[in-house]
Amino acid sequence: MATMRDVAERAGVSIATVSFLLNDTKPVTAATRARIEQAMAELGYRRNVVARALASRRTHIIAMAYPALEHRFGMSTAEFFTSAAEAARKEDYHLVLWPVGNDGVELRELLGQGLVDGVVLMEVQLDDPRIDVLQEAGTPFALIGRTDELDGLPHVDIDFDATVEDAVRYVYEKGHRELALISGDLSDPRFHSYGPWVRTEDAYRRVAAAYGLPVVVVPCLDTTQAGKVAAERLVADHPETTAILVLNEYAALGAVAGLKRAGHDVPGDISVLSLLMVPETAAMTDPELTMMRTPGPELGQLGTEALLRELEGAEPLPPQLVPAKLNPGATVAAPRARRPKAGADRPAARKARP
Amino acid sequence: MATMRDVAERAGVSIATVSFLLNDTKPVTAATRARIEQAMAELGYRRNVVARALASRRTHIIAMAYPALEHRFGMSTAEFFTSAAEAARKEDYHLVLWPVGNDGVELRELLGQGLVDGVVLMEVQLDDPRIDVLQEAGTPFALIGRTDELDGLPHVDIDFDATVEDAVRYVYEKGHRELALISGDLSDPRFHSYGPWVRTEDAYRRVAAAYGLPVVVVPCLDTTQAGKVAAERLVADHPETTAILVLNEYAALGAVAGLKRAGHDVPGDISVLSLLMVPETAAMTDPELTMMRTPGPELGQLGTEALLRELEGAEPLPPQLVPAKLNPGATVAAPRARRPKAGADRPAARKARP
DNA sequence: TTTCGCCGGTAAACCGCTTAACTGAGGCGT
DNA sequence: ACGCCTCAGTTAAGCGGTTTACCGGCGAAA
Repeated sequence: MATMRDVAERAGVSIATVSFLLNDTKPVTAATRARIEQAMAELGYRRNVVARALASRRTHIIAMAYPALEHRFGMSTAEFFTSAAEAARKEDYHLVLWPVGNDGVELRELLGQGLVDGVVLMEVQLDDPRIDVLQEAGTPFALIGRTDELDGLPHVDIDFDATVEDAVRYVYEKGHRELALISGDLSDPRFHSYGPWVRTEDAYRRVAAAYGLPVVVVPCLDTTQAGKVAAERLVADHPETTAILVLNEYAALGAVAGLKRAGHDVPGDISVLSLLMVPETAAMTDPELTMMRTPGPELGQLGTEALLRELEGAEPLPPQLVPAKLNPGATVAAPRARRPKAGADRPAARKARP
Repeated sequence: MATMRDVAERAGVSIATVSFLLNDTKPVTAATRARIEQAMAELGYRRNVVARALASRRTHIIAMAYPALEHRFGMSTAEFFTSAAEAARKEDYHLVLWPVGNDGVELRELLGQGLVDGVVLMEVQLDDPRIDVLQEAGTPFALIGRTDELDGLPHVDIDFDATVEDAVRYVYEKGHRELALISGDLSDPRFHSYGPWVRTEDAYRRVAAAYGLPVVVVPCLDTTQAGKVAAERLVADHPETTAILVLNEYAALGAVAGLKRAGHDVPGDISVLSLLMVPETAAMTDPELTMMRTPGPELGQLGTEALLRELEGAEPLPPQLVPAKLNPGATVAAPRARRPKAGADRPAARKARP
């Protein structure tokens, strides 16, 4: 492979000049520029990114830290990752995936190697130890997600409030008054501080209260199996329910299956709306799931952009909250007209978090 | 961050000695080793991978080239990628994802940068231009997939013959005699040379012939929608069919949905078996799909291993073909006893590729 | 005792590029 | 005509390691 020295010799200039031209860091006359460019073309020169990285202390590589042990790498994650990779490449950066634990120890190890200029943090917890690690190491980073304190950390995230509000309004306007949420399982120690679950549940409680709706929340992990069980339990415990919102992607699929298995027609008997999902997954059920589409492509891109801005010393990207948008399918319909139960305009069933 | 020079000074040795110890490339007495190791511990030293890369001409980074435009990055791909990333990290390598076109031009560009030591190629075509690019660049690589000619290229792949044979035997032994395959759509120019589809279809034709079965093959892209349509068409054209094998993951989901929509009970009227799938996806249908599980984790790991062997100059890993293993679900049952049609012990319907 | 080879260790030349400091040739005001 | 500034280029010192050539000392062989 041709080196910069070769190019410089061939063009009859010093290698510094070549470097200046390549990086556009110092003016070069049209004549020399032409000579250098020709030399590069003739030699098929391509600058060595490793040498560049060493000399400039910028590798132009960023990492996405993904806690693969704690969180499944599913379709949504794939969207985040690929869109981030593309955004990075557009700015002449490489993206590597770091499947590291969310306690930060592996992350610290990797940061020490000096391979990356910055890190995009996925699956952020409300109090995330990885952030301390990054700050200690002095490595720039951006969050896809948010911590507890809305300190000035650069981040982008789903707008859970808007998403939940839109979702509730949608089913409300269809006529539903007996809703329930199949949420994340915050009692699982791995997730008790997992932002999306906490925020969605909080938002739901708020919105439900605002709409004067009962608050029925069933915890559930993000697996099809868990979704089935949760749905079956839900309709058993709260037979008055006419519409279910499901937070998790795979749980939503399971919920539909579970309802059908239990003999309920969807959406005839019960409507289902999935809160965070990608279209490919939604298309998997029959009928196709009505869902709020996870803004994975946007967030992957915005998160990367936020990080790159930092790295380039540009105007920082203000934190952005992107709502999941409604993607109508066929699992939400008007509730079947029911005879109101005598003596109770609102069912007794009502759960509240302690 | 502490550098090697710092460590050497503190330990009272030359930096070369530190390097030798670190790389285990020259013997070091126990005493000096101890001193150096203590110095490293005290300083929290971590060797800079970029400097190392430049000096040693080995970056310890490998890329997975994935034609993201042509192929969707789905659950199976995610499995390949994450298992490859883990295998790489185990050997102290980093894995980057390169979503490049499958024509090789972007790949050439990236290779020129000298960022990676080697490449794992995904979604290999029977005649894949990227291979020429890699060979020209002199970059070591391994294939997950195979080209047409079984030249000595290091590769791992799905054992389509065994997979199809196992699948057919399974439904055959359940009593089915009227099978059909919902295959890939080889008429689509993007896929006419796509290994898995070509090989599966070939294998199916062979196996079906060996079992004396009619050969019914319906082309279909890998989307839920296409799967629905294909299944509906299939049962319309070939009502005698009692069992369907579906090559593609999402198409399989669609097929089940399509059959149900058309009023067929699965598996009561028709059995469905998916040929390449991950369990998460299979759990999404109701009843749960019977499927052959894509050996994604194994292949991702083996492919990476094959590449790393090359890079380390170790005994090359012999090409491996891994079959997808049967993962029983609930969509394959014995065929319902039917009155044989008068005057035809075998239906006329039979398609063959030109 | 001399010599040879081995062994732990050192010095220094890179690896290919970036960048701060410097040079030298105009152009310009006075 | 002189000094001064500007501007395109050059020189050379790193960046933090790897690796080759070399060196002194010591034990074993002669």
